[in-house]
Amino acid sequence: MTTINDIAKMANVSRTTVSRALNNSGYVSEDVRKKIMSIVEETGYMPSVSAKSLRTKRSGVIGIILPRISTETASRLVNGINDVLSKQGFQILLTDTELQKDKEIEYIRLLKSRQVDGIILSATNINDELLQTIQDVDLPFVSLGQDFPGVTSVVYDDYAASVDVTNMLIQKGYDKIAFIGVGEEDPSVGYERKQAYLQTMAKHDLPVQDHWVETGDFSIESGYEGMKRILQNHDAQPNAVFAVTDRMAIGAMEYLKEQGYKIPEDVAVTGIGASVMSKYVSPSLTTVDYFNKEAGEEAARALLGQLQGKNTSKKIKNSYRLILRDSV
Amino acid sequence: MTTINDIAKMANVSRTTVSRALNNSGYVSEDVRKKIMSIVEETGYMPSVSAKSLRTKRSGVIGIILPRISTETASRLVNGINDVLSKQGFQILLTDTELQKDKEIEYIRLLKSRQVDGIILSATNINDELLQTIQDVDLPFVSLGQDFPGVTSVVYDDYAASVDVTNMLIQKGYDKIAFIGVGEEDPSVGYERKQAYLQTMAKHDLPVQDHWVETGDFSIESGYEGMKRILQNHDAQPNAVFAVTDRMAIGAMEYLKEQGYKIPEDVAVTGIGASVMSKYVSPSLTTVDYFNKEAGEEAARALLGQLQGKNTSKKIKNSYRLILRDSV
DNA sequence: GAGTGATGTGTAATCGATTACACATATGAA
DNA sequence: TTCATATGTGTAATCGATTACACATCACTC
Repeated sequence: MTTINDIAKMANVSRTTVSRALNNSGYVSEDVRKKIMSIVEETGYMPSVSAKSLRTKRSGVIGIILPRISTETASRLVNGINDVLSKQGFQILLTDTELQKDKEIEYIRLLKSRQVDGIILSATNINDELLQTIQDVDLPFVSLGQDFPGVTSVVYDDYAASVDVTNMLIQKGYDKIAFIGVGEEDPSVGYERKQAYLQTMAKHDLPVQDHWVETGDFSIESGYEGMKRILQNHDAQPNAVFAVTDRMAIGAMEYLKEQGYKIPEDVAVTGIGASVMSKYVSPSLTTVDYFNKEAGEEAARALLGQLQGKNTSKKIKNSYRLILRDSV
Repeated sequence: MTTINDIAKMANVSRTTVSRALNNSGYVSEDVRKKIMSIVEETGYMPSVSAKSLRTKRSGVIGIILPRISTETASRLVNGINDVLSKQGFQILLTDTELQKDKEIEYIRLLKSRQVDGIILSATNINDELLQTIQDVDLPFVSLGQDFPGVTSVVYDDYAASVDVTNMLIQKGYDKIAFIGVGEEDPSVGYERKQAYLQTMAKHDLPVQDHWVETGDFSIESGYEGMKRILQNHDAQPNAVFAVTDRMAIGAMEYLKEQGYKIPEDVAVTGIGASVMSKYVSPSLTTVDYFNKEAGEEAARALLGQLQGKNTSKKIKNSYRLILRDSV
């Protein structure tokens, strides 16, 4: 491997000069600069990033922590983040917690030791230890999807979106609306969306049967099972179901279709996420577009902002859009 | 930031001893080891990866180069790779070429300068310069999805799979089979699959009309447009269409449904990829499962093998499975 | 009691870059 | 002519780890 010393020797200058030529810092005469550049070109020399970042404390790498790597949401986020960051010459170091809480903390520390210049975390929960760790590492940091106090966060307006969905259903005449959510440890998806549903129902004086409220785990399967449990109680059947993710909504639809229910005539279904799939299932699924890619871009921009020193902790609320389709 | 020197001072030993305790290399007395460990615990010290990899030439990072970051295939691959690699303590550095050929070469070199310990490339084409670059960087290397001569490659059996799809259609009685492919610069998806289709048709003496063979660009939209062009010629309409990706197949289905064709009665449709979507569109799509996650795992394992010195260039052919559903 | 190998620790060089500081020369102003 | 400033280049310290080598003890063996 050629090093800066090799280049220096070949150009008959000191490595200081080579460094200066490469980084456009300080004075270098035009002749020498050209010579160095041509040698660099020839040899295909690339500076060692380890050496560089050992010295400068910057690595040009941004760490991303995701709860699950292989979801549509995740890949849209990463796509958006990458779009913005790669244009500025940053690379992405990816980690996947596989939904294990303690890994979030572990990875933050790991990324720090890797000298990443900043971290974007898409968390599934909030707890003090996690918050403390974020404080401790003292790096440019952006939370994506959860609102951490004191930390720059790009969030979706979960509450408003879910209110809108519920209202929309009510407006269309559905009065017996069931709900398939996820565990409330997840403030955004679990808690906010459920509260929005419950409070909107209450506001319209619409009763919510206990067995109408089910909890899944994001999977299609769990949506299927949730719907099944809801319908197994025959005396108070809902005429609509609001699932908090598209996948669970599609699971619910599967069960309904299997049992011969007509969608939306017998039971209407809504999801959240605007997955590609939602458009092509039949009937096509009414859902909410959270503009994940834009959220990723937003997060990346917020991080770049911090990298450039403006480290005011900001709260950015990403917009959303209801997509009305045939399942309602 | 605490360094190894700080730890050494606090433990009243030299940094050599600290290093030895941390890496379990050489002798360290039990007393001293315990003392060091407890201090490390307390301070939350983590060694600087830059310093370490500057010295050792290993970074614990594997670079991945993908043509597109936000596709189902990509996220399954990354998922598989990550599963295997993270268990061995490796991190993933992700890059996205956005389908630009020259970026593949650029990123290989970039990753090298970042001291990655190995590279997994999911290429969309093969050319000499690329091959040369792979040779030049002289790193553990695995190609995923394309067969590079002299390079360990994990590939799908594109030819056999496409033969199977075509045969299956023929067996079911379809004799006028159209085809929606992609550009032949992509040896695996563009060339192999098309050849398999053409040759299988020929083998059964089934004619292939010129206008039955269309080229898309992986997008749903391009499948829709391809199908449209195929059907606009009214004198020789096909009764089946073989799209080489699920997304294009779904695009084709959209057009067919829109125009009032019954699937599969009027026109049967098949795809490749076993996307989640394929199961939930209606009718559900007949497709081929390429076991992308397993391919990712396989690639990661092959890379680990090379990392451990067994650097025989291997060819691994991943298996596949036809999934028969209602679109045929 | 001398020799030998195992155990435990430290000294200092090294990896490949950046950068503070010093020094030399050229240029222009006074 | 002289001094200040701009330009161009080099010396050497530094970042935080690893590791070859040296040295000191200790326990055994013969």
